[in-house]
Amino acid sequence: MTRIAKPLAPAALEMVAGRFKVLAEPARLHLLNVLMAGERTVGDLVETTGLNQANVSKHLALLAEAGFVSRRKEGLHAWYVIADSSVFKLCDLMCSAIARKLGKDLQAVK
Amino acid sequence: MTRIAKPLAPAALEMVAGRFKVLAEPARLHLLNVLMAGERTVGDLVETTGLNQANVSKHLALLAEAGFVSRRKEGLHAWYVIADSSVFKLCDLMCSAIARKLGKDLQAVK
DNA sequence: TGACTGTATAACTGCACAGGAATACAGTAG
DNA sequence: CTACTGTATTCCTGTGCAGTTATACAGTCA
Repeated sequence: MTRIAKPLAPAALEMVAGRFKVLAEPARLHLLNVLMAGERTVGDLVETTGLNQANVSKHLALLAEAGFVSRRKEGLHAWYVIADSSVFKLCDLMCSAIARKLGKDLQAVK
Repeated sequence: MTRIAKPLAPAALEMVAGRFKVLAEPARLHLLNVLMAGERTVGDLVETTGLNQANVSKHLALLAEAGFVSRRKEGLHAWYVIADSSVFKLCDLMCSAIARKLGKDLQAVK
């Protein structure tokens, strides 16, 4: 369980925390989850997620700023697509961690 | 970039988001970073991080509730230790993602 | 040109939460 | 018992941000 400690500078901690924060919203995870199937327009995402248009735009802006998705304009439409596949691994890891945690909690109860 | 879409239930999204949120604070990442070197008492962590005692206790409580660390009481002292090594992978992944992002931003500027 | 569609951007409100101060609690020592 | 130490918890305050509404902007079509 012990690792070589590589102390991180405050600025680095802020950066990492900031990016985790982008993933720390159900709405944004929902958008990413839909985008995992491929490129979508804002309108598609509004319809699929049930979120209103302004909200979707803002969430996508945050995801894009963090580099998780990228934007492509085509006429009136804006197409968004996953730009960093590490989000898949991040979410998978987190889901596995949750499964382990729930398993422990279950053992503690029964 | 396209994957098989496995739609997640709202409750699942909340869970995943909630755990990302625990990692979305510089102070907690700092604590985890120190704990990567091994088990520490609250006092150790207060001294190492410069955070005040109440803050450290509260952050550790959140980390423990999420299952990232676990607590062991010994006399007056409370020893905390990393309980889920996936935090290492999560942070490594995030750091790599940041490096890629910064590399892209750099290319876009120069 | 003007009307319309898709998207982005204010401006506002409410809430969750980090940080700090004070206090409560548990364990030890005398 | 009392005094003290290490840790947890409560209360308070300020701030960041999600959600909503309204509006602005950009591109298309007549």
